[in-house]
Amino acid sequence: MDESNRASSYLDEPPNSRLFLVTSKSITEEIIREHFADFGEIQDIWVVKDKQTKESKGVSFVKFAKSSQACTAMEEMHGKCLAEGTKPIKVFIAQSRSSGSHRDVEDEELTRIFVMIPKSFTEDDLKEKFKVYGNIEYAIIIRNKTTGESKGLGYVRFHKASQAAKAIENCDKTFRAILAEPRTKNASADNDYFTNLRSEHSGNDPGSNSYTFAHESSSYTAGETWSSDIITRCLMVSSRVAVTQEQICGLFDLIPGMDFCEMQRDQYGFSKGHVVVRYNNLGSAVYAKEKLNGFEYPPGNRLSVTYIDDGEDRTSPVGKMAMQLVAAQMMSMVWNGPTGAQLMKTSTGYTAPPTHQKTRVQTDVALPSLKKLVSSDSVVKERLFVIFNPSPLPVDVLEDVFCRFGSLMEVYLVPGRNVGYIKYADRKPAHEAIALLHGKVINGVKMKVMLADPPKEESHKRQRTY
DNA sequence: CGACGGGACGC
DNA sequence: CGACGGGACGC
Repeated sequence: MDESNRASSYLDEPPNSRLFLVTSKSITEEIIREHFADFGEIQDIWVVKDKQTKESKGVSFVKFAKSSQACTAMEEMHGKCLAEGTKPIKVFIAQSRSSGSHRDVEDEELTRIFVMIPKSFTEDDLKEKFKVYGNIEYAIIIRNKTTGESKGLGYVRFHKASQAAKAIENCDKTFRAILAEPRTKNASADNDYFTNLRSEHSGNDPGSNSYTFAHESSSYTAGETWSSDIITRCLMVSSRVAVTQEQICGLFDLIPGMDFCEMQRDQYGFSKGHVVVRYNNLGSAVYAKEKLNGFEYPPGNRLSVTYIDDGEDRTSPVGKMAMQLVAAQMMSMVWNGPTGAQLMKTSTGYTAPPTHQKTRVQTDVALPSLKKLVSSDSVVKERLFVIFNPSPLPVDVLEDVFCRFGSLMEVYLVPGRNVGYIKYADRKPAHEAIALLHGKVINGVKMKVMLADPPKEESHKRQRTY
């Protein structure tokens, strides 16, 4: 035995790599080794014996090199007989020696992992990443309840402890996968969109980008409101996952005055839904944009809503503020009136007048076609530093723009500043993005695009995506 | 001018 | 019911 083996057999390292066995007193270390050797590297077997009589107390510990080995052995060997005429054994993950507890470790504590993920991840993205380790019972993303924005954290529940252990051991380090602490109590998920919608529309949420439709003038001073060049009655709704026309129309028809709602076929062959919605008045469109841009529908899927230049209803920059204030006050009255039942009216069967294809990105730059984002477990090969003037573009718009050179990994905006970072898994797309986008204007926001300096060194932080 | 995030689940 | 030993790195 070399030094590392000896050292690790003294500690409960890695966590959950040691088994606690309850056996007949006749079961010896040799018998245990025979039956458990195939599950992995056994670092130690200890049969607990009476100090005086040297007789086994029917309790043993088996230390494996890895938690996944211990978990697999537990799953396979629990209830088996190791010798003729002996009782079936019980196998548990041993409590760590420092814990002092002798309570059985439940599967509940071993099958759910906690991960850090890109904010753009949906539940399906999460499942895709982790399904290679085993059957996933569910995957959920932690989101801001009001804005629907992902917090970049998620849970994945597997069916078996060995699957969770393998995921933790083998998944990309950037996920920072660890076992999740058990929930304090039983939680029941609330996936009522309308509940969320109502809270979205009534709450004052200082932490979100939602527009506060209050009476005071401070509500329209945020810069982001003005990042778009134009305000029109016509909106482009973009969804990262497939949605039906009926879903989007039902949602946007909650706001009065809808002219029509038409699903656009994505010209790039992606299944990102693009839906054009037009209202018969600017106020409704302003309200819909402010309230539904970033709204999570279905849960995990943030909708993007931008104005489309339909050739009419252009307003001067000077007029925007007044327009939005008027719209805000008008819509505030509308929304303070109806009851929940009235809000829940559904709409179907929209006739769709011909509308020319538009995108949510307004720019004179000739952008390449949309490309897929690469998975977060890729290695960052190049990173861009982007400065926005006067205010940052939304992350979804930035993804739309910066993905078009290929191998985009993540967009990160520095909170409270007009700068952000764009991570690519290849150098070439990053350099092409600089060449095409530096100094250009997107949705009225001028960007400086350059290579980022290397991040600050933090010796204790390792294996970040950057 | 303009620089580096982030770990917990509606009872 | 069924929970914690033995032995000792190497500047």
